[in-house]
Amino acid sequence: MEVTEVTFEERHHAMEGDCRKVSRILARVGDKWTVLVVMLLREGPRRFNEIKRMVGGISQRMLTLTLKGLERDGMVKRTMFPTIPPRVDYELTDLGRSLSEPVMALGLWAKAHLPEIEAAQSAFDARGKSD
Amino acid sequence: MEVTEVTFEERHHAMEGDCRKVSRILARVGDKWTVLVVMLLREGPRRFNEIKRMVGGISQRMLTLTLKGLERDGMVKRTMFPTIPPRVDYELTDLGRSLSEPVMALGLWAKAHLPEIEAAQSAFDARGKSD
DNA sequence: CTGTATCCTCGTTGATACTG
DNA sequence: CAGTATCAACGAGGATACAG
Repeated sequence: MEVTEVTFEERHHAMEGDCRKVSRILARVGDKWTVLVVMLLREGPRRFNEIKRMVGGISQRMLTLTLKGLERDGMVKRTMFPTIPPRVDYELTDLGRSLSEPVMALGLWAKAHLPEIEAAQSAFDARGKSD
Repeated sequence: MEVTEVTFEERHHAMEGDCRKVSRILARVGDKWTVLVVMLLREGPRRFNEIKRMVGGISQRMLTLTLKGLERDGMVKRTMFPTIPPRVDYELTDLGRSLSEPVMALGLWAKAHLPEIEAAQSAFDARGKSD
């Protein structure tokens, strides 16, 4: 063949389909509550209001949506006990636990580099003011 | 209160300060364009419109905001050449390259588990319809 | 207790036009 | 080329009330 060199554009184009999908997953990881809930559930199964209290600041609506999203993605298993009053347990699936590993790694990175980042932000903001 | 046992709530409360900050960083990772730009810049320095073309679908405004955010966080270094027409290069800093590692890991996880996730979604959606 | 339904607000995004 | 400014549209998220 003529051109054996693979350019970035070509490789990027080849990955584009996956990239979009991967981006969607990353978006879920980045949303306001999902990670907090997943990290919480690493400790073990929890009930709805238990999670709500532990997260703190999340509305009923948002917790419902977050959990439903996680359940749909196969990250969380929902178990309902038809008692009065009703009781629902949420727990991580194997997939969810598996996800929590790289997420944890990212979290640890963020925590470790927090000082660097905040320093960079301060420097940037200070530079902006003096200009 | 009387109880001396250290509950999850208390441990969680102790970490809350960091958690919020870490969440903010995770949110940046999860936003629509940041990851794509960072992954692109792993290849080397790029110019503004070069990035714009390669990402594809991003507006001028959003690219500006994304790059400025990354610069503020110390992930990206901006170099301006005062030529006519002006030329600006963006490249990852060591911090940015460092970030790209756990992000890459997460991306690979997402890619590897895409089938599982999509299967879970289909199953969930199908179950919803039949009810 | 565990949700669902509704409304409303605010921030994010995108399109467009303009500047150095 | 590399942005900034402005405006319009949209969606995420919270508050509240209600249901099973």
